[in-house]
Amino acid sequence: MVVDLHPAQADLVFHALADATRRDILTVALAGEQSVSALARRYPISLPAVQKHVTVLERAGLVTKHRHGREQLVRVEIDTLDRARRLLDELEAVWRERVGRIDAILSTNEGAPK
Amino acid sequence: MVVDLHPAQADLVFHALADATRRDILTVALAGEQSVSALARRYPISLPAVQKHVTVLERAGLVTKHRHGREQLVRVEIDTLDRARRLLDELEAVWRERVGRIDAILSTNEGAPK
DNA sequence: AAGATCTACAACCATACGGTTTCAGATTAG
DNA sequence: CTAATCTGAAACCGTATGGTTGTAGATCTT
Repeated sequence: MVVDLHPAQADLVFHALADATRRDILTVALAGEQSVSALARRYPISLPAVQKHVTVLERAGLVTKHRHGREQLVRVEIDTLDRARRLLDELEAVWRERVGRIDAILSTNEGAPK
Repeated sequence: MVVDLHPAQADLVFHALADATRRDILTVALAGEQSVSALARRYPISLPAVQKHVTVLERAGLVTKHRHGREQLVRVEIDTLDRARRLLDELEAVWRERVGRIDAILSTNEGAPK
């Protein structure tokens, strides 16, 4: 299976996830697809600060905004999240495989000249 | 199953992964557990820059350093990586579950007064 | 039409980040 | 011992980040 997440976007996705407020926004948004101001009321920071967090999530492709009247509803794009998880999954699989190979190499090199 | 990765460390882990050079260092380090200076030769940046990247990975618990003579060998702690993947796995599972609930709610609210 | 609310955008500030150069301490090689 | 190498730490710089306040445009409510 191919990872359809270019490195540059992986940077954006992991950076977006590297903040507890943004991770919480993702969780809350999925629980109700609330507006930006409704999200802002849940945190002790200003509305523009929350707007910026949403923008970071949006640039990473983790959410999209959909205008509904005067409100802007935040919708989680779970597919991007899934791709991020699969990327981590693949990386870890490759890494585990290499660990296996290293173990094999080390066991045959015991006492060999350095 | 419990996620043994506190939010503060999740910040560190995701931040550490949000850089292509650091992800590559992880891959390379697993392929050979090389020294810091050996790693530095692979990139077009200075040695102290690579040292800082390794420090970021170290603070996140993704690698440990082990002195071997005058060299400092970088070892990947794959368990931390595994915990990060499981964290993402759990978050996504919770989120998917909520999506399922939302779908159910929406399907019973079809045509209901807004 | 008037007022309240949701949002966006700009300016600003402090701090952190990623990079550099420089200097100093250990350790191995000759 | 001397010289070369690996590492670490400090000082510095430009830019990005996360936060604020303030202003202004749409949109809903009355």
